[in-house]
Amino acid sequence: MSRPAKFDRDEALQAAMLIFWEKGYHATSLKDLECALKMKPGSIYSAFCNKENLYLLALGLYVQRSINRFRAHMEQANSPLTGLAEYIRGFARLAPEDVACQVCMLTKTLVDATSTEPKIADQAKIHLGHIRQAFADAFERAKAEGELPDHADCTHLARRFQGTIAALRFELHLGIEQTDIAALAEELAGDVETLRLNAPDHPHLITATSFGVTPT
Amino acid sequence: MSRPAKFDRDEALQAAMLIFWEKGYHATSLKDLECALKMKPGSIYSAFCNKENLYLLALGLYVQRSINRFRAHMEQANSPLTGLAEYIRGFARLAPEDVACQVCMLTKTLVDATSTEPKIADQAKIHLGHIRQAFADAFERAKAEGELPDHADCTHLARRFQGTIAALRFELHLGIEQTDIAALAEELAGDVETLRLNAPDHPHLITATSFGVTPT
DNA sequence: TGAGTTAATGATCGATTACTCAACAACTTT
DNA sequence: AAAGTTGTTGAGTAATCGATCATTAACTCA
Repeated sequence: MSRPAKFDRDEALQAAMLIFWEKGYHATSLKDLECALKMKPGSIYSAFCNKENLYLLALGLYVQRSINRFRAHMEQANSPLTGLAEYIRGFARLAPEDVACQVCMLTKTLVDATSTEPKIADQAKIHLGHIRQAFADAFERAKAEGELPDHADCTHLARRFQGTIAALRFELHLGIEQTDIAALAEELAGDVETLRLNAPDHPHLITATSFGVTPT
Repeated sequence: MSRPAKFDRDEALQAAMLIFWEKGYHATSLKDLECALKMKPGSIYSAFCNKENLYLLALGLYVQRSINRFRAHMEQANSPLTGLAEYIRGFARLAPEDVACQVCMLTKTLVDATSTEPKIADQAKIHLGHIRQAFADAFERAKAEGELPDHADCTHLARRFQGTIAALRFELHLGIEQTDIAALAEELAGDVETLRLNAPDHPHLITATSFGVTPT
């Protein structure tokens, strides 16, 4: 029975995600979406209800992919703490592809939508909490493997980790030199690895020469 | 000769700054501006040319005030490094007034305007550079007063300082608990003070228990 | 093949957008 | 008080906004 849909829903959602990510909610018009999704207005509305709902779906896709990518990255890491540090370094490598996709879409959403689209902002906050939880889980695994002291506050570490990444991505967005970005990422990643207990080459004796800590 | 203007230009610019800061460039309509400035469209256009120009002027006012406030704060500080640390703590205190004004307007501008309003984005980048320079100057003073080692990279420290503040303000924006914000701000401020050389109660021997460094 | 079902279309909707301008008002100067 | 100059006004511009829907096209099943 009936006629099957011609368009690929996942493909369309991905296209929506990319254009929303690039331009933001308010600056993305239906015309933009028509071009990006290669669908006429009627089809968009029958498939996704309205612009707000489409944005929420696109944001969900973004979060799902982000968490999947993080988990996949952590699985192939030598240790949880190494994986977390390496995750930071990764941002310096993906640098110059799309100017607008360097800022986290959730950050952008919150900044863009808080005062005008509370529904979207609330959802973004929930998503950010989930990502933070994925980070916290990784720190918990680090603790379980003896990389962190028992009294370490993993939720707090996750918050700091998330803030660190946001700051790094914002520098990316600002467009500073590739070498500076790499150095900054290296420094931030080093801060994470400095948390490690009993590291043979990273004793607890450290001196602060920059913002974070640099082992001597 | 001629009729004098009825409206107060500074007052109008301040009102524009506040509403732009709250809603962002795209989500602020001329209707919003008419209400906020208490001016009719014709008057707005005769006084400020167009929406983009009004935004640029409002952003300029924001930056001027930000830098003035920072300089004033630093002048009444016991030392440059203490002033910088205290500046961070200050963000935790101003917490819950306006939900939308917790994020730096320049950050918001860059996120909001990069892909659609290059002129505004470029100006925001320039402004951010000026603020960073004000931070760097403060670090230089700290170095001159012997609070930092001679080899300290003040530009780099300023960048980290700016990123730290952005991350803290983003947490404010997320609406975490007042006590958590205070603790986070205290920790971040502590990281700054840990840079101090020859502090009698902060020897160089420190252990990393959180992200930054905590003196033992 | 024809009946039934649903996807796709795009002209069109009213509302809103940034913006303009001719008419008017208010002030200064002569 | 008259002339001259400039600020203020708000109805109105064309364009675009998000969203709709009658119509048509494309498929499945009997």
